[in-house]
Amino acid sequence: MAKVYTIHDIAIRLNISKSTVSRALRNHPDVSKDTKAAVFEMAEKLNYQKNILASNLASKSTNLIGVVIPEIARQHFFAQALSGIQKVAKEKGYIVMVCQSNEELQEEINQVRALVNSRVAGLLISLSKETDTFGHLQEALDRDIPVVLFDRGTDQIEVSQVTVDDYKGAFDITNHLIHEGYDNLAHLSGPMSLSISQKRYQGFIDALKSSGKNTAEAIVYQCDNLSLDACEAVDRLLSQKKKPDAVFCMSDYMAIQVIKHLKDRGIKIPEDMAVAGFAGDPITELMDPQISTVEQPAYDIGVQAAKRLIMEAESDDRETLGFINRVLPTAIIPRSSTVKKHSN
Amino acid sequence: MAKVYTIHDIAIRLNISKSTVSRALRNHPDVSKDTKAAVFEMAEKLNYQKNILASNLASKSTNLIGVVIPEIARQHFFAQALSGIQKVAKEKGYIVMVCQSNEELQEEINQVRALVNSRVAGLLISLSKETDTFGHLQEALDRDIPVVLFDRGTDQIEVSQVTVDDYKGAFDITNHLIHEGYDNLAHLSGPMSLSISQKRYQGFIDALKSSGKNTAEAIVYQCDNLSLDACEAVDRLLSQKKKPDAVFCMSDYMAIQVIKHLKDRGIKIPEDMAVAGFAGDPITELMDPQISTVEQPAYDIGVQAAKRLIMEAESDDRETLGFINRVLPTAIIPRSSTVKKHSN
DNA sequence: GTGAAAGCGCTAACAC
DNA sequence: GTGTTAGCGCTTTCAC
Repeated sequence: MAKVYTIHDIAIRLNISKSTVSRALRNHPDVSKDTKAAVFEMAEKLNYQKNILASNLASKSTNLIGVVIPEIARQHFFAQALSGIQKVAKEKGYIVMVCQSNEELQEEINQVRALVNSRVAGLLISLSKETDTFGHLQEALDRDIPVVLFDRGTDQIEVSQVTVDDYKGAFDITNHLIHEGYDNLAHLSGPMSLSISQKRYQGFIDALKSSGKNTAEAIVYQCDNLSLDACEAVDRLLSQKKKPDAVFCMSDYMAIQVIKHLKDRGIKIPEDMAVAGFAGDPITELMDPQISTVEQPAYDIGVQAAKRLIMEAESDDRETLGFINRVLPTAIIPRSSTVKKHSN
Repeated sequence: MAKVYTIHDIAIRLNISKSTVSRALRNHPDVSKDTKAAVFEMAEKLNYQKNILASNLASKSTNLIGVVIPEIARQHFFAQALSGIQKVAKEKGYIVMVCQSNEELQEEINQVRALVNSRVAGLLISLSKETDTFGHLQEALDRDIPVVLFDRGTDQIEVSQVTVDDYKGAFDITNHLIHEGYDNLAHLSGPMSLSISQKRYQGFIDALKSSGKNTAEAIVYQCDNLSLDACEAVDRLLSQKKKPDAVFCMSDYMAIQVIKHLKDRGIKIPEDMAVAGFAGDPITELMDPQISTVEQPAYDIGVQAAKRLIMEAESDDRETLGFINRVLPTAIIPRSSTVKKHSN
């Protein structure tokens, strides 16, 4: 096994003290140029690698960022956001630890605790659909570990948040459906525990209202399981006395499944029923028909959340730094799942 | 900020020594029942959380597992494998750090170095498509950090590997195409730097041979960029003098794109051209037509790789433990993208 | 600019 | 069983 060198080894060889080596390595201003040069050279020569554990223990701070997301699979959004987070983290010298809550509160709590225990410098979290209590986040905050929520936030706890304009996205896509001439709209919502479900629902409702539609008649079916209730939902839509002619799904994945089940039943899209999703997953463009969706700046959410987190983590006066609540814009992408041929 | 208690605090309050507290907390056999009980109670009361940094530094070992994968997004396979890894890690008390190489060797090297520097207990790696040098893995091994390769392996370096039977999967799906009556088969391969590309290619070729086909005529087009060359590939397939009637794509994502482009050109699937993928991504079942694919035990790969890694990490005689080369089975899933209606 | 010394919070001999 | 003593490899006062 290869010998692992320490600052001590460098110090001995250079006949200087450990502290000077330590300072030189960190580019501390009051180490002479020559000393630094010598230290770096020797470090290179020995292939010295700083022991981050020791460094962190001594400095009582780490270069770790903990990320907790509901799930990596199935949701391109999180993968994208993660890329943004990792880009920023890398730039600023942080390492990212990613955990999945699997949409379970208990898992989220466990992961946050484990991360806090690993003395992460900060926490980036997208809440699970079960999360309705925030003690675990408070624990982190009490330990002086900043928390930034991204995409799925809450107003139940005061932390910085970076989300997208779910409300406007839903409002706009619903409006798009109305303007395309669809008359009897349905919405497949997500669990109402999620802020994003609420906002998308509200956007849908308000768009109906603003067009003078009777919202009482609007068909809304709540899919608590974000990926598995589509079949049942389709059955319900089709069994309505006044069948909807368009359905806005709260996620792309839901839309994909809905389309499959509709097609299986011989229903033409968008002629018999239009279907729209939400998220801007690239797969929507590859489907047949291509699916109208609401694009989110996923990568950018990650970037901004990470930047903010690191700012808070490195600030020595978090009090006056305060919290931010950044809401990034969404944009609708109308495609053939909602736009009838020859209709334009 | 909430006070963070240490074993020292517990020791003082209980009037015993730090070491006893440390031992009790780790459930060391030779601490009396009563002492343990008292320690646990006090730990609970103070909401004591072990400082993992200090623990790891002192014990010269960590509870961290580093994972490096090409990309999380776009490939359900990795997300699934990751879940398997995380399940095992959790059971055994490890924390998982996930990094993406973005299919770039340099990034892979950087991530491995960073992970080694964080003193991970072991490394789980799925090689990037650029990886043709293995010094970074050797560095880890030299530091006594075990490495287990999963899915994308190599025979260039001696480490344990958990892969799937890519060869047989490709062989079987090609055979399936032949038995369905397709006569002129094409293969869209991945970059030949990847072991999986090679094996899938070889399986394809050998299946042709075993059916007495002329492999010299077989159309093989190599897509180095795993997700972007599909359009070009389709053009090339269609411009062949003897147009292929079936194409086996080395990945599901490739198949999805190929299907889209074929449809855009008015080609019927599978009547005019059959298309098969590889990976068993759940999305293949939701597409229209449903895509024939080769299922991989993604979750299980993660589980087995993680189990083996932890075994190696915890072994005190790695020499005699040796290496394993586990190859998990694949299974073809014939669907309508290759099975003509009324043909059965 | 550099060094000495103390200590981060824990583990691990070794003694009793 | 339990305590004592040394560290793990680094950072950080505080002198000089």
